[in-house]
Amino acid sequence: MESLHPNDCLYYLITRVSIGLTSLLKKRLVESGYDFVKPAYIGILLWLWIDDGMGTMLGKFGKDEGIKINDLGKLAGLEPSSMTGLIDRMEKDGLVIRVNDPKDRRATNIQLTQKGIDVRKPILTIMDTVIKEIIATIPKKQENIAMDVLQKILTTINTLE
Amino acid sequence: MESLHPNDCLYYLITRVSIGLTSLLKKRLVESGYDFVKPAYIGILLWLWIDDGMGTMLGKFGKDEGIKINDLGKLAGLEPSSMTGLIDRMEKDGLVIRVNDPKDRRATNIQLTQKGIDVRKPILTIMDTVIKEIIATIPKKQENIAMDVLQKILTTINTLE
DNA sequence: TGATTTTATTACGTATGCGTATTATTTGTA
DNA sequence: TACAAATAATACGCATACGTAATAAAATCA
Repeated sequence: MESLHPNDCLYYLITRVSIGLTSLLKKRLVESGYDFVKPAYIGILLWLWIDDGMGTMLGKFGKDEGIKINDLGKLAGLEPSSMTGLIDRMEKDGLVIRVNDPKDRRATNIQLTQKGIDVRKPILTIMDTVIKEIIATIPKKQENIAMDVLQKILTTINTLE
Repeated sequence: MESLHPNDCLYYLITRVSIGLTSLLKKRLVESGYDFVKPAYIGILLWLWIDDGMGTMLGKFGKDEGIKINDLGKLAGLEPSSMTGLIDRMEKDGLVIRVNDPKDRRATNIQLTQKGIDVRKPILTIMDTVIKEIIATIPKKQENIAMDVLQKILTTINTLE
């Protein structure tokens, strides 16, 4: 602990990779003409795009359905106060809509718009490209271990907080 | 690529771990009475604290010495425009000072204050504690592989951008 | 040496996340 | 049923990072 080089510090590595990766992703989104999809949206969209195996996405429901903002925040690991502005921006960019919950007048449900559904494939393609760019030199086995470690850390953090 | 669960997405994992880890670190800093050290400061301080092996830190110099803001930003992986506000806040919190460069009147050199030097040990201890909290269940070998992967990714990103 | 380019920093607006306080409802309890 | 407690969402200010434009000074070049 006498000497701690930044690159030997897990916290430093995680934050710098997060910053750099977000920056790279934004660049690729702009280049592809999808800059109305901000990087932060993707952490939400990935959840809304999840398929129930019957062809229905979590974010796509019939009239008066959807998922509550706070529940979506819990899934995505964001505080309610962070969700408000994020959903504001996603709504302004036409990817989701707020729908009043008929059973609970406090609640607002979030649904994907058609646009929010349509961008799924191109965005996943861009994500895939970006990931491949940055792990090109990394053996698959090590990549899997790293993913596993990150998943465990995430679980631990959610337990601690 | 048909179905991509967030937890299987490297970008998602990295950003969530970064957010959660920063949040946890902030909490521990507050609890320890070091909340004047914001998480973002640490990515800068780690560099300024680096010892040259002769007892002199990178951020500690005689009168009219120091490290240029932009050079520090390059080390820490931040854009110049990000550095201004960050150094503003660190200076306001008494950890660093700006000193005019006598050789280049465009430049401002950054130096650690005594306070910035003194917080080194306690902050490194807090960092150590936080890291141990979140990797408690992870075998050392896997942790090392994960660190290695993150370092490689960081290098690759810096090459791409 | 004068003009152009590069470099160092800052200013300002945008994106993103959080904590705390506030407002509406709903729930739970006496 | 009336009142307290919990829940859903938002508002607001702070922290953090970026891109672009502006400013000043140094470096380069013709």
